[in-house]
Amino acid sequence: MDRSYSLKRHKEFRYTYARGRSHSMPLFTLVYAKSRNDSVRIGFSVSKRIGNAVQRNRAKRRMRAALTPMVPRISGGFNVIFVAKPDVLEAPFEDLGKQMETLLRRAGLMRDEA
RNA sequence: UGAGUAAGACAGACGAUCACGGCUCAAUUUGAGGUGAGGAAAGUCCGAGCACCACAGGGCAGGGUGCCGGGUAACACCCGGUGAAGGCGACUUCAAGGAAAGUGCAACAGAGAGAUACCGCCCGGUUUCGGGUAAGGAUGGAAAGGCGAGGUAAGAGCUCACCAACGGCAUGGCGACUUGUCCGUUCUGUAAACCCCACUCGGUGCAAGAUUGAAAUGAGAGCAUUCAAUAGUGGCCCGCUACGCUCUUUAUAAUCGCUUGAACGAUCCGGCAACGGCUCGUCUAGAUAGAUGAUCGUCCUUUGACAGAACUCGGCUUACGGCUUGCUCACCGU
RNA sequence: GUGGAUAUAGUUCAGUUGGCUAGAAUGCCAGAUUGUGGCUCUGGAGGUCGUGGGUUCAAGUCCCACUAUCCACC
Repeated sequence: MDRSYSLKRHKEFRYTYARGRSHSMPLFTLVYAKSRNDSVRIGFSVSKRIGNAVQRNRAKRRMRAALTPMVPRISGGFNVIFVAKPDVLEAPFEDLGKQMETLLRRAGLMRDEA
């Protein structure tokens, strides 16, 4: 996943949470808001409730790996945050990808191929 | 065989495909090569390096350490001893200086908590009392060193034997201390109560700090052209330094610092050991929302414990998986 | 990264310089009052003083280590 897509600054996270809308599934909550750029910018939020540093890092890695194949199909002009819930560590890897896709479709951020 | 005790090393291994952070080379957005977490990276409890502020200065206040000798850059750490405590033992643990420098405290109980006489005992007197005494009783965590004999009106280290503690002297040891002498003395506990003594500690932390930029030549406030005020500067005072400076608010990017180091490995030498020395060899993460995942195959013993570097080292503490070896005790067999 | 605070009854808090049986309010339970409920009155129960060690005759209090929660600064 290219680094330029990632959402970094604390200000950007704050803006997205304040102005954005959200959808949720058992593994994640999706928060998204319109941005000034044309490209899509994605952040991952893993709170201390998930576990210690090892488990938080692992959660971020799994989420990043699951999302990478579908990045080109996400429509631009949005900031997107995935908030992890505790089950992310135990769930099978395919479920992560499936739930991400349904969340993005529900938010209307997926471009149809064809 | 079981229980215990001390020490040590390890932290799943190998391979395939697609991904991730540095680095090198090609090349110009891709490819190739090689590399990439720990014994605790953790807690942040100590000690240092490094950077800035005086070259880190003086005094008061405050903190830390506290048997002895050694190791170390330094330490509250480590090693070897001494003493005390625990354990049948191997062995382990100890904030282990000073209570005859001073002050405070010792609830309740008890007559009395470094000061006494309630019940007693003895002598005189004979309702009441005066004097002597501390053996016995009772209280308490602790009651004028313990126990026996002599002694006495009754008693008492008043005297003596044995023991204990403290001081002196001698002996061995660098020293803590040990052993002896019987010369002198009989002084409660508490210093993780204040305190005294010895040694020691300046402050802030890599968001330190340095360099190059950008942006308003922004806004508000303070002091003032000199003794000063303000800032560096931290709990206070002194001293030193700077001078159109300081504070608040708004806005704020990149590079360096950033990994070769009190480093690691091996032979030999010195030392009981911690550790030190000579020579040779090795290069071993450096990110900046922050790098190890997914899908399999084979093997051991299952889904493989605890857990992820953020300037760097030395310790301590806490979390945790199985394994090996020495030693001790108990039981059984020969 | 650095510094600080708190933990006591179900809940919110006291507990002074170590000392007698750890208190208060509220909530809970029982009884009285009422035709019934509330209010009110009376009585009662309820505590591993965050955890583990140590000092002391004696620890909620003093010391050390750990755990959890919260706050501040850059």
